[in-house]
Amino acid sequence: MPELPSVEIYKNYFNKTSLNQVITDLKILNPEILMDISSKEIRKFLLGQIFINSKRYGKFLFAELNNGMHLVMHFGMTGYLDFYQNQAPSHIRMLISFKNGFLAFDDVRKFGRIGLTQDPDFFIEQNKLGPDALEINLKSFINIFKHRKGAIKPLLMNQHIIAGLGNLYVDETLYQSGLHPLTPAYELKKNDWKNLYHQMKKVLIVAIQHGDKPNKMPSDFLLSHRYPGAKCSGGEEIEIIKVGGRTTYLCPSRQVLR
DNA sequence: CGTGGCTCCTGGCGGC
DNA sequence: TGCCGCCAGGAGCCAC
Repeated sequence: MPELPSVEIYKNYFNKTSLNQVITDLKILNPEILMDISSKEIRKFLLGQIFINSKRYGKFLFAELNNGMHLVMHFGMTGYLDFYQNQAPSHIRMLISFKNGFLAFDDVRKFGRIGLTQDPDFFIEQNKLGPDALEINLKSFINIFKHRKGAIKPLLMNQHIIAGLGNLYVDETLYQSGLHPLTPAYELKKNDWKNLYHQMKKVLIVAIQHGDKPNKMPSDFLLSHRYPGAKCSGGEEIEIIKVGGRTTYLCPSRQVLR
């Protein structure tokens, strides 16, 4: 789930549940998810503070504290946030306590990461993230792919080029754009880039509006047909291939390879 | 540069 | 039922 739309939803959830309350305790249950910081240090910066704001960039969530620091969260494949009072989730890797409840960073597979930064912009730069997929404008979108070689899918998935898209939403974007995932970037004309850009934005916005739940997605979305044997809208069977090592779904008659 | 393979980690599912 | 292999929405690293 944790592609851009999920993280946007986690941000809203975080804001709704966890702002403006004193942090009374913090436990790191699995220190191996920390990025260049110790449990002790992270505790030192968070205890007694309050979260005053948060923002998302790509697949990262930055939670701002009133001492100027920002808790950095990346959700890997299976990470999510759960604010609870009684019923704790199963795989808590970090637990933040407030007077009236707990915010759990839950992550079965431990591919998620937790860090701390003074400056999200510096963090973004240091990690060489490309422009955010929801914020980028058309001109930059076309620019970032200039002189790029290789297939369009791996390029769209590369967080250093554009930040926020993952396997599911790249497939969705390419389906909506009528482009085969293996189309070489140099084959795309100005109009293709324009169309791709608008479809990407549409897909991300619609996904956020639908709570990023695959079964709630519009039926003309590939996402609601993402299983072996599923049918495309014209009735043909969905095709499953590997691109860049990732399982890729497409509708061959609509996404012809150039 | 770009690509393919491997790795981290855990759990669910299908097949035998 | 039990076990095994395969797969999963991410991403870094390495060899070619």
